[in-house]
Amino acid sequence: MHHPARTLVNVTARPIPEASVARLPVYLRALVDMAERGSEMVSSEALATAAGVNPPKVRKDLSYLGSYGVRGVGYDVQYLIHQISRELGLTQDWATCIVGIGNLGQALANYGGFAERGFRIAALLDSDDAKVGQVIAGIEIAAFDDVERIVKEHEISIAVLAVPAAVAQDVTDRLVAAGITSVLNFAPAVLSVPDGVSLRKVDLSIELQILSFYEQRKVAEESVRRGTARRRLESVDPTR
Amino acid sequence: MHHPARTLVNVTARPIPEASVARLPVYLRALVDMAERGSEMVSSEALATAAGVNPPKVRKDLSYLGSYGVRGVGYDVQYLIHQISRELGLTQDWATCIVGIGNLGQALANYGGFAERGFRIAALLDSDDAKVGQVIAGIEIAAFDDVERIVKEHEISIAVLAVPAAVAQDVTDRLVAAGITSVLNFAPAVLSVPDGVSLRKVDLSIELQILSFYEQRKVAEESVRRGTARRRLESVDPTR
DNA sequence: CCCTGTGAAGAAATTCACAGCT
DNA sequence: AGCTGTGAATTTCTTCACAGGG
Repeated sequence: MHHPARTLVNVTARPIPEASVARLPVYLRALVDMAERGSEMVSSEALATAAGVNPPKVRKDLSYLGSYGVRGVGYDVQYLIHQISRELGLTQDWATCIVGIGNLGQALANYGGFAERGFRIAALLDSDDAKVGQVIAGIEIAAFDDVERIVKEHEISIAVLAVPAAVAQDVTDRLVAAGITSVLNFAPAVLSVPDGVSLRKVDLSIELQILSFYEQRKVAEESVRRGTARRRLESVDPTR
Repeated sequence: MHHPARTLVNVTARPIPEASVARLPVYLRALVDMAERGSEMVSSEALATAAGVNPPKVRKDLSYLGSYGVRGVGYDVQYLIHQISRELGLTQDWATCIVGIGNLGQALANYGGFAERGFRIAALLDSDDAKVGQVIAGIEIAAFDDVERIVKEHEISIAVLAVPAAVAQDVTDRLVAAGITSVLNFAPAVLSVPDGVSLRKVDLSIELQILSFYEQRKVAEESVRRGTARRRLESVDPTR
């Protein structure tokens, strides 16, 4: 197995499609599980099953990273873990801060998911004086007013936003001004950030509403099936 | 303004693309904000700005629901709110349960986002006897073992999963067996559900890893710009 | 013979550009 | 004149199918 020498990060190469990037963490988690269970090699089929996708998609996605598999054999689990981690930038650790230490902010601070892969919570920020000084998950809450100093001091690049929707944009503007370049937004608000700043959102109520849409369809289809409309010939799926 | 009479839900009509469905809640939130501020009409451009997308996308998405706008004028805010709500199934209320009342489960229970649009928390479930009986957000935690009875009694169709990854699949299987038809998964695990059951996931650590990917690209591009890049040919070590 | 890697085909989503109605 | 609604063009994503190397 010999692989071409590659630079640290292939910035110049053909970019990895966004949809593929979003699946890499899923593969990574599956691979880590497999490694823990002692697997040394894995096929695209096995990885696909573990990741909830289909084999061609796994192969295509992995092919964007390079030719890391062995034809006729599969992928080396450890080696793939290493390559995906590197591509995702997980070989370094990232300093993050959580902004807004209410219910959700506290739950996030206590959540183990951060440390899991090199995301260090360097600061908790809140603008409520009553909260400043309290210690959550071993970290003292700092005043949001000190954001510029704190971001610089800890070289924080990623902020997790758990503030009320009404102030989310203002807080974001201030974070960006302080040097934050990635924002993960939990507030139910549409944010705008300048070019060069990454933004992703997690929105409980949107997810519920999407589920509601399909839930309603099921109910409607059910009543159709029960008589209002013509019969629908359902082909039997032998795999179920 | 007259609109064609339509059936309750257009199950038979051309289906709305998934990507469009996922944006409807965003439009809805923006429209509700506008209504609160007293707007009566809105153009696709204004709605696009508020929703963080572009005008043609708004028009295309809304066109799947019907011809609810007025050429040369725009869309009636209240009327659009009504139509989108109906299409999303938000005119009825949905009974939900939260499963796993740890840090995150508690935060979700206390979060206002549920009631916001007709998602009633009908039950909190946990398998830890020490938690059963405790009251969170005015709701008594019930034993997960009673899930079948509780789901039936409250006609719960949507479950929010906040259990440890290790048990997520087993818990899901049991929920589905109890009659749950939609699952919103917060556990960092790939779940599989039978056809006819909807599944969406919210995964903090995946989102952070995606941000990390783009963050790393920025750093790399920065160093390319400064001329420091293209060094370090990594000798590849399969065993790390 | 097995499983990866990948061009090519196909499907889905987005954007364009303009006809059509008010 | 202004803004929607939508076919057509374009881009992005997925799947296919098979060549290619172990």
